[in-house]
Amino acid sequence: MLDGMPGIFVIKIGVEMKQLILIDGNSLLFRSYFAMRPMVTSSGIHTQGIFAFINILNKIINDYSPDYMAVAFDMKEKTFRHDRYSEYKAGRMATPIELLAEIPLTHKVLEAMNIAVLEMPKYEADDLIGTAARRASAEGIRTLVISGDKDELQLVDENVNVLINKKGMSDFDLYDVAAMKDRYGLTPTQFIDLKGLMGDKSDNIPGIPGVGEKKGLALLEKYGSVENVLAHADEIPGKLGENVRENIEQAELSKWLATINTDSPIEFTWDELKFTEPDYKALIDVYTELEFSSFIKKLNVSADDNSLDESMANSFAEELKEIRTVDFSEFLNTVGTGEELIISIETDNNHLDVPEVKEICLYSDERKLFCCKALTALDSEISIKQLADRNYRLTGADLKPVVYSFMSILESEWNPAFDIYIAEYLLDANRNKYQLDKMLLRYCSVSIASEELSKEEELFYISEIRKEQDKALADKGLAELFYNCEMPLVVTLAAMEKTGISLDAEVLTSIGNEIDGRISELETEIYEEAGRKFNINSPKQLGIVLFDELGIPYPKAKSASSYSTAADILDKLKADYDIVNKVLEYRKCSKLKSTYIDGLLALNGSDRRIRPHFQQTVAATGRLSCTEPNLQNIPIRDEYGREIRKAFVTASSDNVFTGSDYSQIELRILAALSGDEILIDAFCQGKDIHRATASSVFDVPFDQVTPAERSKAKAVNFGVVYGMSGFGLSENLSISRAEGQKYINDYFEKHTAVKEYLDRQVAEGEENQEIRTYFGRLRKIPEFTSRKYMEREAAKRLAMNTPIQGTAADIIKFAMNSVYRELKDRKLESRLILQIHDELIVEGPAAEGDEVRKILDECMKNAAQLSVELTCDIHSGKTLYELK
DNA sequence: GCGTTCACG
DNA sequence: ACGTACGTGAACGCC
Repeated sequence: MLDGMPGIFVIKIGVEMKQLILIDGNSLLFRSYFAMRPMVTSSGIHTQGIFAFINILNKIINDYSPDYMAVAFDMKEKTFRHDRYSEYKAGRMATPIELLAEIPLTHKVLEAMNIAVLEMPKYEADDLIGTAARRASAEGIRTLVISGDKDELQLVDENVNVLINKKGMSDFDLYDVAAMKDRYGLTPTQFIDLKGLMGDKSDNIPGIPGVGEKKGLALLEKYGSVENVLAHADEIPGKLGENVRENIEQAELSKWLATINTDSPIEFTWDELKFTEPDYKALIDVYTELEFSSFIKKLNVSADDNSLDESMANSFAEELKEIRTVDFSEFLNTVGTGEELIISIETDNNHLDVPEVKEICLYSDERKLFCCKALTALDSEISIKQLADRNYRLTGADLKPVVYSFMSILESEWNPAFDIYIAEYLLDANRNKYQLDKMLLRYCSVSIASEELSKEEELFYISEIRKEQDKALADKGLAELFYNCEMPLVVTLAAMEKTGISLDAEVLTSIGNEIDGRISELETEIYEEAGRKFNINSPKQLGIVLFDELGIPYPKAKSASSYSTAADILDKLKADYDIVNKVLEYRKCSKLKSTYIDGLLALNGSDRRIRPHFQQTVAATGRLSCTEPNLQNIPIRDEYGREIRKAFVTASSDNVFTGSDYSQIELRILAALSGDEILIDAFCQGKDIHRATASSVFDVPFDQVTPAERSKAKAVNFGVVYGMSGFGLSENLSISRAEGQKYINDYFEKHTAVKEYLDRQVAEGEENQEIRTYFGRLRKIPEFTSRKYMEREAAKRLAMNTPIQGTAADIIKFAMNSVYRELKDRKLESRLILQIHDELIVEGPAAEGDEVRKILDECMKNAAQLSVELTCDIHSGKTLYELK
């Protein structure tokens, strides 16, 4: 490397002194922290201290370009000062947990910056700085000490200056010998004497009672040092003299405590302290973790003047140069059947009609080949057929639309091998938006906006990201779930979306008209009772009308300034106030009209079918979600709303829907994972689980459980799965808090295995800040380290709920894949169309009905082998309404 | 763009 | 002393 470099001659003029910068890490970080507004990353890490700290560090480096640099930290242990005076620094306010958590992160940043850290048990940062400064001074190195408080001023000499940071911002006061004389009239060492006399509240150094800054300075002006003050104690008149004479030892101790040890046994070499280039890759990693994109950008600005990790950038540049761009047919001729390739397409994937694929870009990493082909309506099918014939293994960023488009144009096997967004979702399910540029940073240390990438670069980087994720998935034990569940599911979901479901617009319209009529009736009546017109849909206006104008007593303690008009509040009032009842009905009606009638009609396709989008990377527990429209929340609980389901019809009169839902899957999972004998027994005997719970919790014989007891037990069962509190249960059941708590206590007394299981989940969550489902799906729970009680409690509930909800999600995903395969292998016309968390719906010819029922039942039951059997309830019908 | 409300599991 | 049950998406009002 050196050999090839052009000769650079540095001409030194005169005697150039090297410069060392020593930073008091604790003091600067603390200042930074309290100077900033709170900053939290999306994963819950508090970063305001470290953010300001880095800002200051960058400014210092810019301003001084030091030759050597080190940051000193205090350690947690007691110091040698405590050995002599145990009260040292006693009574200090506890450091916020968020700030403490920033210290290791600061170390991480410093390590990435290649800046030395000085730390030593029993010694404070001050001592290490003092020692290093003296050593530097002796060897002719100039030192600049940077701190947030003035204790270090005593170190100032002709070779040592001190910068005192003001308020955590990039604003400093520089102290040299002259400046000290100017401002305080003291020599640096006299600063120690001053502290010896007046003490220091924040360090709990006693000093001499009655001596503050004023009297201390006066004494020093006259006598020069603590020792001399004490020697002349007899001369000092009045109360002051008395205090001095009575506190001689304390004054000596105070001075000793205030004296920075400049001879601590810390070991370092100047070589170790040499200020060099950062480790850019590591630094970008930490910055990415901390979501400091502005700092990453700044690193890139300096890339122009040659300081970015060149080897990284160069190796990508080299690889990119190797790639040959060829035309589509040459690509297909060169890349053989079944090979891996990266794919990206451009399409109008709106699900309303057959999508149009406008462009296909392909990249083979193995062969370093790239091609991009614009498609016309005429040749798209031919091109897609050519692709299908070669059965390539596809990698991409969001492959479902690719599979969807290709399937819609050409029925064929498609083979999505690796979707980098889904991989990222498994690695961290908490983000619900995955962006290429973020991942580029994380995995490749490349900071480019994705719009600025050429297609060729985009596909190349997808390939690079994939390689890294592949390792990460294996590392975290997520590979199995990824390759055997999530990737096959891409095809299953694409096929479901492609099939869609028929909507009878006439049925919807006529229900809509009926609702409209009811809405205007209610409107008139509500305005009449209110005495005026207002917007019933505005919670704010409604609150004023009900609770201010009509004077209805607000049934809840007023916490915020505005009233809540949520259904659970209004429910308590509906018996006494007719208008409240009408408002509730109005709400129901307008919800149905706007969301389900108008909303669904707007999305009806040209073939009268609706095609939802199943989202595979959104729900943190591993569930799917469904959008445009959300077909997972079509009304069913209310008889009135349920009518909407009559509009979801089979495509022809020959077809039927077959729906199969898991019976109590979450409670079965709880039983299996906890090993609770009572629960397991109940399920083995096919008992009604809520009745069984009522029987054990309320201690009544199984067949004497009243409906009221059963419904309470049902709420308790839900509560257990959610990680309930006494309060939550009592709210839900409208009972007293004590009673709610009693139910919980009784439940756990009878179901100790459940209690122990839930405790284990919480303990595991607390230990790792993450939790897994039975099949290994991971959910990070950073809230465990929050300083807020409420957030830590919420974290516990996630640790209890996620393994249950998530395991159920895993299981039904397995089931979906096998249902899909089974229908396909048996060459049936029936198609999976919907998943509603614990339920699968298939549509197909009535003649296939029996076989489909069997397939659903088998695939769902056998999706997982737990110690508790899984069972399903199956229904058929011509509309979703009949599926009950 | 955010909070509220309500539809589902 | 505090605030409290898990996971979603859509529509609406309000700023």
